[in-house]
Amino acid sequence: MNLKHSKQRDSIMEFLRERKDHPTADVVYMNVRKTFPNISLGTVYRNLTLLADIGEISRIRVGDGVDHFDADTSPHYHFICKECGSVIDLEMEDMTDINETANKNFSGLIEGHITYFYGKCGNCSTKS
Amino acid sequence: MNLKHSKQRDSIMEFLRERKDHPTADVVYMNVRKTFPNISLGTVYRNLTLLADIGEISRIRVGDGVDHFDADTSPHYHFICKECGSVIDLEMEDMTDINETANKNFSGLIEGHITYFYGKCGNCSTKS
DNA sequence: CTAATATCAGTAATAGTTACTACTTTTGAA
DNA sequence: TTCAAAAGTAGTAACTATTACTGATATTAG
Repeated sequence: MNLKHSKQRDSIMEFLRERKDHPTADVVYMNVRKTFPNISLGTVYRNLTLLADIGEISRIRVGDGVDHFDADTSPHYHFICKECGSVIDLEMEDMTDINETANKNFSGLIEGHITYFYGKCGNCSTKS
Repeated sequence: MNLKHSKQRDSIMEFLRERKDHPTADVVYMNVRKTFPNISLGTVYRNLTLLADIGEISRIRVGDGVDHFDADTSPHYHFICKECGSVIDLEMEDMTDINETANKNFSGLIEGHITYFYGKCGNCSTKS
């Protein structure tokens, strides 16, 4: 894979790094457009996919039908608010041990797991 | 919600019950068509959504972009094979305790979690 | 039996994402 | 430095999974 430099990709990367939430492709598009007014949505998608493939960012799928992206590739868990839909980082240690637990009565090979938590976020639970 | 009886819905329910894997709407459609040759894909989707809403079946989202459906609504975890994409039930106890662990450094309210494991299934790991 | 209404088949519409195409940048070597 | 190969881009078309709409049909309570 022979990467070439691109201002658009830099801008996408930069935007993702300065956000602590986990924007969707569309949100990235809306914001990078402030710097590159005629960047294409296709370019955003292609670069997000590329960056995820080479491990620069990670793609988060929380079952809301939209992919979220995160510049923080260190292993960590996510919380999804059922009320407002926001995706929030959780501070807790990695549960690698559950892979072995799952492998006990299983004929294949378990390499990892994906876990996300759901409920009401701080904002939404104080509101109601 | 005032439900009326429908042969089509029965057939969808029956098909789901006789399958141990976790078919997608399209697979349900293909198979129910053997009994109802001109059932509509829209009907399949509408009934799967309805059945999931009233808790008769459960919708499984494993991040492959397609919804899977399961007539077994008892709480259990799933495994997804990275090779062939099949979704398999795992025999392991519920990890309700991880919700409390996650709640320790979190300001909101954690109501539950979704976990699925990935790797190579029995079939695919013996093949390679 | 019949009227109210849930459900249906068929089809159009939508959302998110990927693919295609002709043009533009980047980059490494001449 | 220049210049062409390769990677990237904007714009747009296409695709996939799903939902919404519409006029006809089936179910069921009274």
